[in-house]
Amino acid sequence: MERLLASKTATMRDVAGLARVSVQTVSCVVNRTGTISPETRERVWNAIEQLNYRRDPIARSMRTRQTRLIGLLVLDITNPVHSIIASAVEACSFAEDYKVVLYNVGEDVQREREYLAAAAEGLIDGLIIVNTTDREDTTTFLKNEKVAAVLIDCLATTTIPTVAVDNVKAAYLATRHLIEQGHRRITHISGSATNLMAQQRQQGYEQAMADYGLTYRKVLVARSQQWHYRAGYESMQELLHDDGLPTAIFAASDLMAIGAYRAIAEAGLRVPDDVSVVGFDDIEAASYAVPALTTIRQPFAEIAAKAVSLLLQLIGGEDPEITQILLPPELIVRQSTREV
Amino acid sequence: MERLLASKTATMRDVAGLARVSVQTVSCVVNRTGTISPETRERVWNAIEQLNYRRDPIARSMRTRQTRLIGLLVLDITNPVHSIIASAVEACSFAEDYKVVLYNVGEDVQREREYLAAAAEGLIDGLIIVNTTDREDTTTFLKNEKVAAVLIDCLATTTIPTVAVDNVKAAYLATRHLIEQGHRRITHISGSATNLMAQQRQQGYEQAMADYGLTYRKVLVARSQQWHYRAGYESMQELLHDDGLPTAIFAASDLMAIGAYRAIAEAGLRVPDDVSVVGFDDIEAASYAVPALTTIRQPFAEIAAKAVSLLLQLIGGEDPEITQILLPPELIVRQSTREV
DNA sequence: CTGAAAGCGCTTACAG
DNA sequence: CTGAAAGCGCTTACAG
Repeated sequence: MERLLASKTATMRDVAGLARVSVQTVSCVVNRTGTISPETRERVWNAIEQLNYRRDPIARSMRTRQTRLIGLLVLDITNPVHSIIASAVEACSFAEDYKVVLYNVGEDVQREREYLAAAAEGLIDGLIIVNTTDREDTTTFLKNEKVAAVLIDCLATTTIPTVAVDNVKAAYLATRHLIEQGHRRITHISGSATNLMAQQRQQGYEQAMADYGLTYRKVLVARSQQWHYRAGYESMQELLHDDGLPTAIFAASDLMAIGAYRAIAEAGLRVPDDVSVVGFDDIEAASYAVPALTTIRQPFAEIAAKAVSLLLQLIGGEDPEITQILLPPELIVRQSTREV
Repeated sequence: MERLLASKTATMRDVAGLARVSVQTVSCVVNRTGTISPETRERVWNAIEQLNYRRDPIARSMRTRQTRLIGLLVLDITNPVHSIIASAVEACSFAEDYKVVLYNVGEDVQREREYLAAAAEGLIDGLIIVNTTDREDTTTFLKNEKVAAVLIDCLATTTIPTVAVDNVKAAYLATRHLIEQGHRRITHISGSATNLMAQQRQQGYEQAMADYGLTYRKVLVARSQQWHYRAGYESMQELLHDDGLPTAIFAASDLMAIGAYRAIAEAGLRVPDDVSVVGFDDIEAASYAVPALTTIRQPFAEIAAKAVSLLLQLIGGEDPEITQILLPPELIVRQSTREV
């Protein structure tokens, strides 16, 4: 207690006292509002420097009723896709003088609930949700509690603004690429049974197969560790134990594609000689894999930028016109696919 | 403005009014402090539910002078090492009812400065710094501003608590493993010229070489993208253009090792047949690489747990006895190294 | 077991 | 161009 008092930092009052002005003059100087004469301003800045004064953000928030804090609720920050988005969201927020509080859900659904509740308390001005389990009650909760929120890679809902890559089209591009290379037996390794992104990617795959008159369909669904190496590895192993190995794999994430690489190598087979592989995301690992992975590029920076911009509009009380943003994917052809 | 007023949420006063008690009774009920009769408590809880009241964390912080917010200043959240640490720090903090605000520096040193200043403002109760550029002035600043801080993978300083793996020992283990397999010409690919972690790893390499009477020394230093794929890739390319290719590589990060894999493959060579490779970190990518990467395992969960625990002690005004924590590394032997 | 009062450090109308 | 006052929503002694 004594220690705390001893290390007590200067307040606006202290500055005002030293500069011989009122606190609101100090406030005006600090916030560059109002009209303060150059001499007074000078005196105030000197006092600020002398006392090493810093404006207390909590007191400020208390008064302004905004914290300039954005919540970022991600499924799993150790997933490169999410950390790239987190990095981009953080950069955009920083540019707008907002800070990011990180809510990492992990595989623990309870955590999501608690964080959602915390978000409603008012610590944050708004929330960006990335690819967490999409449940209707989440969106209902956000609506009821009136928390400004934007969804990235989540449940499509018309009540809450959403940003994502066009997953159906992306998966279509990936599958078509394989078909055009002459592949007929193409298996899809899906990221999750319940995740909407996964469902849309599967849909794109099936649509492409149908459009080209291919009746073969095989979809393996990860049982553990959504989108991760292990999911791709295990699915591929399963496939290898089957009789008829496909000539190509379309994995719903780069991580899963690389997991599949490993299972393929362990079986003594080679990519793309024995089986072609296409991934999804175009994270850095894709271009450094051997062979370099053909994949779908997601415009992460743009996704994050749109989400932040949308959220800031919401926070500002605006009603954004376009709230369902679908960004175009891009097929990146590398060395993991070949003509058959 | 009208809208905001209309959506105004309930305060303690409202609850007190409805429950016909004073605000401090509500406060006691909400915080489970003091002694409140069961009937009163019941009445208060009912009112809380009815009004959907949530305690305002800002007002609370204003009064208690603590925010229960921890700052996490990382060099680069897209680096798996950092995202793993971030994930673990977040989990530990969550368990202690602290939330994490993410400060991502990137390659922009200016960002670090601004975030450091923000940390001193009092938004956060304490700061964990992960592997940012180690400069004396940072520690001086933290000391002067009296911000509770713990360093992970940073500058060793006696003034601020530090947690890291024993890098010298770890690098020694990695190098010795190669030496014991008969390698004599072992090149080290370093993560950075200025980063202390990188320096210590280099030191461990050199020490092992010296201890075994090997005079060969070759250290390549990444010029861009600290610790990343590209750094390892470029260094390895450089090496391949040289005359005498070493028989083994010790890379200071798994990402760089995998980057080296790619350069090796592009040169038509194979791991470990033509060159053995050891990494550092044991991120998931290491075990899924082909061939699976021999590496040094860092105890990430423990590192994060110790850091959070240390920080919480600091925040609580305690003076932790042991402030320089060095955790033991573990050599994980996989398929990327072979006897020669 | 419960209430009245002060105050955390700011900002925001408003007055002069 | 500058100051006096109210108040944001809590918690913390203190009184009863």
